[in-house]
Amino acid sequence: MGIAERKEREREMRRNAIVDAAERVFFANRIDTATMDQIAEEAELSKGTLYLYFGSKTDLLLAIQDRGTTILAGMLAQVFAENRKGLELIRRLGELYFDYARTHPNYFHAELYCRNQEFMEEVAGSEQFRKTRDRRLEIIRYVVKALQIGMVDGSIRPDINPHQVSLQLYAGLNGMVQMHELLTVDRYHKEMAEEKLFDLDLDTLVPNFIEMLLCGLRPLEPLPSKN
Amino acid sequence: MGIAERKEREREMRRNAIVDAAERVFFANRIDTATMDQIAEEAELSKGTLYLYFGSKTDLLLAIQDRGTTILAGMLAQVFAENRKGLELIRRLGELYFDYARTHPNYFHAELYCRNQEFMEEVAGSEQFRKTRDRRLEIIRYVVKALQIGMVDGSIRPDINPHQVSLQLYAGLNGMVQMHELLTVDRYHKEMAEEKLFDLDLDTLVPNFIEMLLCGLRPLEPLPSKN
DNA sequence: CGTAGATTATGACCGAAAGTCAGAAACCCG
DNA sequence: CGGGTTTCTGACTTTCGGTCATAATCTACG
Repeated sequence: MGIAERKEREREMRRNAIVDAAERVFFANRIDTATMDQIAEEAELSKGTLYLYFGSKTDLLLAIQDRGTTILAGMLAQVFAENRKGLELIRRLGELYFDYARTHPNYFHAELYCRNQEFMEEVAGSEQFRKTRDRRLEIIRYVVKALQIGMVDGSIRPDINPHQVSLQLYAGLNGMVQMHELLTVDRYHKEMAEEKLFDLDLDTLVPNFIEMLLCGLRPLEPLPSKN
Repeated sequence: MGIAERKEREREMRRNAIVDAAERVFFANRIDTATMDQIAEEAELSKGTLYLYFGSKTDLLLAIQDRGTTILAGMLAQVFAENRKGLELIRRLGELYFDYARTHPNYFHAELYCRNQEFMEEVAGSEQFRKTRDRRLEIIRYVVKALQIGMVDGSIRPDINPHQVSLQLYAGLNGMVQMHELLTVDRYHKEMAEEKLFDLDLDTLVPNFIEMLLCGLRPLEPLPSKN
């Protein structure tokens, strides 16, 4: 009875092809100006068919976001293979997040686009939402894990609450990378840079920020290894 | 020739009344589901008239955001009246931002809603955009000023670049407060809290984050005043 | 094979909402 | 008062997300 399996496979492929087409359309111009008709044409399907595979335009965007988050989660997972101290792990996680934002700007941008309350409210019920949220949690879980490692090996002060600090690191870095995108991509930047408010170097902005965050994690007494 | 003045005044008042009505509508439900027809009815004007005063729905939202940013800027300005060390000023600025988010959740929410690239791109040309952006810059300018004060009075390490660090603090805190909103307001929170990922106390999340950021600003040697 | 029944695809259609504009109303001034 | 200017109106246009009756395609079974 291989027919059911083949059909299932075909359905999955079509679904993927639709997401591919959607990516092309969403990423070609501004996300918010893309239309379902464009995506249908790009996918060489009728609009109605799109709705057989995805409940709404937002669902489709969520599927794209999910691809991105999966990539990121994969990148972060590798860090733990290396044998490092906890604080070092945290630094690497931060750097990788930044790397991800730079090497997959489209996915990253899609994530930022989805990250607002109105949007979440809209999709809150859907299956896609659940999937994507779980993957997001997975990322925070990596941070918790790295913190706990550091608290044991002494590279991170033991009096922190990793379940709180993980969120703080995640949120703080998010804000920074989001700002980085804003400064990098659009005309907002140019106008701000004209003023002398900041003569900043975009390449050091995020790395330096990570170092700043790490300061708060170091044990109060200097480590035996250092100094 | 007081007629021109009176007309000007009347125009300004009508403009304000429209923003008032828009606030009521935008804040009553989700921002993105509000319609211009609703706002017109709330303002007791025809839709066409709205467009005599504001170029688009987004322009209207920008005007609301501007009110919020003005309030925030006012709050921050007061801090400098108090006579404090630079590091202390920075802490106060951070706390006030958080206070603002809590005491004016609607304005704050509107700001978050606008803070994405697509949105900015859409309104980039308008007069409102320029106004709002300038007020936003004003806020960063306060942070720069506080940092410079601290670098002089010795409460902040002298080897930082205030034009970079100001942006980092602003961006980082932004991310944190944004996350705070997400966790506070909607169902996203409940589901995340069910998992044991974080047993966090929302009231300490942001304050503790501020302390964490401050760690990176302190001079490496302990201050004479402390210790 | 052939055909009934299920599955999948289509695109004309619908409703909602942003934005427009020709004409009406209100107002100003000589 | 009457002509001109400013302000306002709401019906209309357009665009787009989403629907659904119908068509095309495929599967299973006699």
